[in-house]
Amino acid sequence: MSDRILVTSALPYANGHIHLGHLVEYLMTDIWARSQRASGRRCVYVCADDTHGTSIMIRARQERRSELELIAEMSAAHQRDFAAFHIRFDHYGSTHSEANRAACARTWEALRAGGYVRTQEVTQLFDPVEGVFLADRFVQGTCPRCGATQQWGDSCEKCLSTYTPMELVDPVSTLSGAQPVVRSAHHLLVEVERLHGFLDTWVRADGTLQPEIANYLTGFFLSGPLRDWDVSRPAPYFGFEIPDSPGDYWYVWFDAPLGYIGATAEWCERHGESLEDWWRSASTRIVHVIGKDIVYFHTLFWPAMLHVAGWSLPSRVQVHGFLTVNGEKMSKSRGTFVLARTYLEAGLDPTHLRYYYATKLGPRADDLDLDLDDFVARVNADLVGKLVNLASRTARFVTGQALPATYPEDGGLFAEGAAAHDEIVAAYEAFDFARVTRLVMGLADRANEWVARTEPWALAKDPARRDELVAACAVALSVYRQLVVYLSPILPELAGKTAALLGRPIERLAEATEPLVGVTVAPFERLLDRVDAKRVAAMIEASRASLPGSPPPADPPGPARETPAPIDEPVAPTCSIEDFERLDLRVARVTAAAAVAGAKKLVELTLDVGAAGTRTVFAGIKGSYPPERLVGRLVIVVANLAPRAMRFGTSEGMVVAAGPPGKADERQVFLLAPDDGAAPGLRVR
RNA sequence: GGCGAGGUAGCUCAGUCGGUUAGAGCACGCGCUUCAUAAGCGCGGUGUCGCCGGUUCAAGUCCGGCCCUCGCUACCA
Repeated sequence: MSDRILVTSALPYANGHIHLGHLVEYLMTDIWARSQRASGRRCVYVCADDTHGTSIMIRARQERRSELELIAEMSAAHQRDFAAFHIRFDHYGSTHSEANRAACARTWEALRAGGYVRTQEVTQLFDPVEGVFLADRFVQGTCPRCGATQQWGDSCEKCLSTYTPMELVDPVSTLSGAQPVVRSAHHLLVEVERLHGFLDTWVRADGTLQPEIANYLTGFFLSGPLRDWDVSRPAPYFGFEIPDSPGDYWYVWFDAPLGYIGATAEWCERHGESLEDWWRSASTRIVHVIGKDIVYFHTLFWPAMLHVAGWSLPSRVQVHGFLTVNGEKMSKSRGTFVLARTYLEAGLDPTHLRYYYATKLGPRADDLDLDLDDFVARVNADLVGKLVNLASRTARFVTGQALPATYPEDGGLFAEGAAAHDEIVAAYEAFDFARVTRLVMGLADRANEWVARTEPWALAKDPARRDELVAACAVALSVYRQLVVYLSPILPELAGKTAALLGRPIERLAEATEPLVGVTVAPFERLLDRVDAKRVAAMIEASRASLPGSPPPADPPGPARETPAPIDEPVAPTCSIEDFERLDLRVARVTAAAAVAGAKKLVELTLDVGAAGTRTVFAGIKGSYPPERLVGRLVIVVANLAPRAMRFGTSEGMVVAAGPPGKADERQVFLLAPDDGAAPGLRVR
């Protein structure tokens, strides 16, 4: 076993506030770190704000203040939210720190020295108004393949084709609305492929990655050559200038993971430790906790960089899934996109969320569902009905009393709990917190049964049986404390209150094997409140209310569909009437419609376009419009769209529909139709 | 299409190395209790363990095939 453990969570981006989805990761890491410490290991938990990149720069400009002011404010907000959920970092830094700059420089020198860096001219779109190069996600335009408008710079959400932003028709900068120009600049790239062999081995190392993650990497990225990684961005860019390449800045994903090292360096500085011991020593285990969205940054580029620069490699990268709420992706329109602060402001207890997440967190990267009804029922039943109840139903009988100096006979109850110690420690180590809570609640059930059989309240009525009463309470309170000790990494606040009630601190999981003797019981105070379902409802309402308002449209007829979230979609740049007339839109009648076998969303339509003949058109609308409902209705079709060969056949046009931009939920598509009286073949003008 | 994960009671899930009659919690019903935050205890019912086949003395568990759900990824207007 290593002398030291360093554990990290991914660095939250300084462009947004912490929400319940973020908290999965930080709570998971905090619980693990606390459990390691409670097992007697030295474990340091560091994190930091991720502060660089174009988004921060642009946002600061829009808010007419400096980036430094913006990131300072966000860092304070993040740390306040984390602290409120009892997430305790040993150090919380920032990627915009001198320590991180030094870590970047040191790593960069090693990459240079190893000959891994090459220069290449990269042609990109450039926003002449803002004066910045535009990443794919800052450009919108018309898809060069299918003509869909307002598509992002890298791929079309409609036809799912991929391309470069330069290929977009009528591109627009989403930053300024200006038309971008093509401009080239030199970039610095890291030749990751040269480390392919190393990565193959590292990814497969036992215990480093969850098997399904290793398998995914091996089969997906490592099955072919790795592309060179572009790690520089030309000025202006909010970040660190590359020392040996003036005017170039490290890409945010280069310096962000190095923030782990930078933050550790700051912690070392403050505590008289040596960074070499923590990041260049085999006696430190490094554990990263991340979400499944950033797996490849942490399992390909990151180990490659560390390897070249002689830093320690993570001994474990623990990947978790995403949070869903009531079984669905978090949604602003449903009010399930809940900020950490909103949860707190609704008067809900962070302890409850910590417990609920723990009951759902296992060692695998599965998504975790916050079912709000289940949340209320589970927390109230487990924490209040079972656990805290053990104390509240007995402590009052012995207020101010000293418990016996020797532990009374309990029929093996305490010993049974003590026997679970090793299993519980192992479950914590494996990030299997669901197992921890299951085991502990099983023990709590048995303890409540014991109390019911022993009937301390009956003993209390007979002064002659005073000793028996005290003994019974000593058992119940010992077992109560035992279970709280086991849960203390998950429920630190309850552990603290329990320590005060029973006059003994809770620090180690091993204390669960020692019964409570000789202590004086303090006056009972409420240890935990129940979850109030009304507050949960208020939280959802508040989350919904914080949206830019817009009354939801009435549900159109048809299958169950979703009211689209109000989307702030910018209006496309001005076009002339001539531009418009290039599009030949015609009324058409659907004469046949069939779902396309093998496609998720496609419906194959046969259209009568009057004099323009009959067309076969594929439309991705199955989620909103089952084929049988389409036959006979009128639609609008782009009649002069270039035919498009698809796997399922050739599409001779496109049916026009309204819908949100981006990754459209297929239930959010609305076909356009002419009023009654229009005939197939009529042109729209 | 590829990869991954799943399908066990109304709901959420556990189920070790194949081994007795398949379990827990929630919910529900009845009874008890009234110490406790409308808490607790006892009793009770439902299961084609997704489907089909195979291995075996024995399959929820192992093997093969299939169906369905979810996630990631690709193709596709």
